[in-house]
Amino acid sequence: MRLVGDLRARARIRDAAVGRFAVDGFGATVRAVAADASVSPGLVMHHFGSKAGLRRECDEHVLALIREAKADRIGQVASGASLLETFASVDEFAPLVGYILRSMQEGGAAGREFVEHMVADAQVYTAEAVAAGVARPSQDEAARVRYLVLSSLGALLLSVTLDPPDDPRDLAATVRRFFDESSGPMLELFTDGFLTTDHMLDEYRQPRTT
Amino acid sequence: MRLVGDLRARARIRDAAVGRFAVDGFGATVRAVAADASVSPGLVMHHFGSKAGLRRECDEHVLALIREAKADRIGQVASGASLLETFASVDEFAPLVGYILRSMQEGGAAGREFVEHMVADAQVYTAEAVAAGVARPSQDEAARVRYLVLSSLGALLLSVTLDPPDDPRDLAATVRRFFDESSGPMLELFTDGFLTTDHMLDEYRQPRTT
DNA sequence: TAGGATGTTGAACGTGCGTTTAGTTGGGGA
DNA sequence: TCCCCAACTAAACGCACGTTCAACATCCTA
Repeated sequence: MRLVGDLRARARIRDAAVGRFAVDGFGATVRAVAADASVSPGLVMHHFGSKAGLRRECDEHVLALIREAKADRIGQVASGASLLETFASVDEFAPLVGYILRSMQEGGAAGREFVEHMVADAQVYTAEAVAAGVARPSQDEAARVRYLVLSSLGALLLSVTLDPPDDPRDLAATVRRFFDESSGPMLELFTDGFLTTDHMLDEYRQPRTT
Repeated sequence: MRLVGDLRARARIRDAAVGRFAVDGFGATVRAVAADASVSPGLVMHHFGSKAGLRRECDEHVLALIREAKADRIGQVASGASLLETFASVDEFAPLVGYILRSMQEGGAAGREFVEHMVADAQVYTAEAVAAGVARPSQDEAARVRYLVLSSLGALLLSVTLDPPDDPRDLAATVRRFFDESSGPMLELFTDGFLTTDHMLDEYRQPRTT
């Protein structure tokens, strides 16, 4: 009995799960996922063995799609966070962004891997920017890149967590609002810094030994 | 039947709950809290009405303690994040920090209120720093402060979430490690910025109207 | 065209949860 | 001294969850 909109149930369940997990978090019920996919809970177990198995497959699928999409627009964006902004505005990718944010929020493997990829990418972009004379060199390039990625993604995550969209499917609007509010301060900080003197940095670099 | 270490059960349950919630998140069981307080689950309901009631009281209690502790060392720290570092190192306050981090992570009321307090405080400190000529003025002070607080706390939260301590009670070590890794890049960024030119900031401020 | 593999369901099982309830204890005021 | 009220417990209730199971439908192959 093949319905009109029928794609293989396995993939349909997986996609439904990605959306559900993105909206409700990983506490979402197997029953809810099954209902979203118009399928019985038993079938979910049949295809994925367990809820953990379903989640493992969602992780892999989301990461694969993101890797693929990143490859498409390679070099187009330098900041991990602004990549997310671009993604979140595209309806097709919005669930992926939601899923990744959830995974960061709850400490999942997908979130960890995503952050590590971001750090690795940013490392490359930053090195290029420094070589081109656009970015200042750092005393510790690795630590700087890591901090920049962590603070960008962390600020976004915290903002979305503390002030979630009314309709969880409209994540894009919330992400966009965050960037509207943050781009100005971020560019200011990146261009001019925050402090007027080197005192604090000097003090940190050579703590007095009196 | 009053035991040696007996303080009134109500307070003991509340303190146990703060610790449990900090370590396990708000999914922690009423039964677990009751066990930690050496008390029956029924008594928890007797005193707090429901799990939600218990959590509400924990929120209030934690926020009250933090307000009190902040008042003690007023003006001593300028950054919200470094306040957390100081707190996390003091054994007495470690559970509070864990609780607040959990509340930020899961989007609770306590986390939201804590962040708002931090923003309000930072607003004052930043204004003072600008007046003293230590910090640069900003085109939008409110947005800048908000971004700085959000990124500091967000980076810490993300770091702790993705790489949690083996023993969840040793949160202090994880927080300290984060600051060890981040202080350098942060001071660099705050002192010199990241970019070498004003181009991007100018472009942002007056988008081309061709 | 027979028959087994595969996709799918509805009902049930067991577990752990928040909560309720009935009952016990013990101390302080009348 | 009596009694009442607050503190407290053990047991159970009801529910939602992940998971299992027996049965049925559908397709592919021999």
